[in-house]
Amino acid sequence: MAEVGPLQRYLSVGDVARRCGISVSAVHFYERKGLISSIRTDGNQRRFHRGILRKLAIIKVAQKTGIPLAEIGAALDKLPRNTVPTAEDWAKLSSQWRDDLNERIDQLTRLRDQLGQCIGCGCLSISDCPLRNPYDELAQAGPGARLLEMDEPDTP
Amino acid sequence: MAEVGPLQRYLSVGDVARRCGISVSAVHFYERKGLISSIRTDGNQRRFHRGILRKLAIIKVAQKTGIPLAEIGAALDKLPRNTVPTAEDWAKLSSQWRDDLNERIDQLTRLRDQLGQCIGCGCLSISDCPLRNPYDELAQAGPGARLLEMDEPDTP
DNA sequence: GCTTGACCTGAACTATAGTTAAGGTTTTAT
DNA sequence: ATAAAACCTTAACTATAGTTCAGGTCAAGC
Repeated sequence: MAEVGPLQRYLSVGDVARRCGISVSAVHFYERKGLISSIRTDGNQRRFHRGILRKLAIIKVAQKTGIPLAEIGAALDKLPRNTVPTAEDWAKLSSQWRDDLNERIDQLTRLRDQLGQCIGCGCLSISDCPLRNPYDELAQAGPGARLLEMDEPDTP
Repeated sequence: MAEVGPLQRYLSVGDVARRCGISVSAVHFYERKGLISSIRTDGNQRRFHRGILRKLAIIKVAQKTGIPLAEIGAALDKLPRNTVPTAEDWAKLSSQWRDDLNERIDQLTRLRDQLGQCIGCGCLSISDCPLRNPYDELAQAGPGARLLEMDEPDTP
């Protein structure tokens, strides 16, 4: 434990790790990537402001939704003050991430529905099967009709 | 193009790549990982049976659903015959994968709902917040009640 | 005052899914 | 017959998210 002041005002890297349920090496890693920051003691050991716990909580939730660390870092950097995220900050970030999640859920749902329809079909034609010509690349239909060779089809 | 027989019976790695919409290096990679296989010409060049196209189609669809290559390979290995997957094989695999997808969609949906509820809250307490005590680890509630220190909460 | 646990740095390593480069061989087309 | 395009292998490199190790320092308890 790091007892720098009369109260435990600062946390050592081990404290942070323990209380966030992550490893010390992960805390180091996040700092190296610029997502969090610390001050140092005279002996060069990291000390974290207690606000770090909230910040790490937010980082972990964002990771659960599938957002890469770089993006999480960018979002945190865009916060007005660069101190502890406030409730407002959290509201902003989390509603953004909820929207992202919704989009990914929709995408997966479309994929699932498509898959459901294709289970009985099995054509998997690169030009005809919606599973292979995905929605997001649906724009250009590709040139020319294709023969359907039943024995050795042009596309599997 | 590889014209080994009177008809184009075998495909070169370039043919395969072009017709599947993947890169040559990816085809090599899949072969190295044991997901696909080829025979060789006298000059040591790969030749693929046309069935490879169907197999690769299946691999690509599986990847879209988020299944790692190793698992895809294992699923393909478990197919009764180890030749070209039949329509039946496809039906089996794809309905398995659809179920997997459904599960992941459900998970993400629960997460999204939780996130929606936590947007206005912002407690993010490691012991109290459902976002941090996730469903899949919900079993052990953890010991002890916690003080609510509003200024510097025990957990952010 | 000394031992033990916690901490420091930097480098290397893990896994996943490939890509890129280098140097050499084979096929294909003219 | 020759030049270009395609192919071969091995090794190293990319990105993401960390973990592990080695060698050394710091801090806390007894």
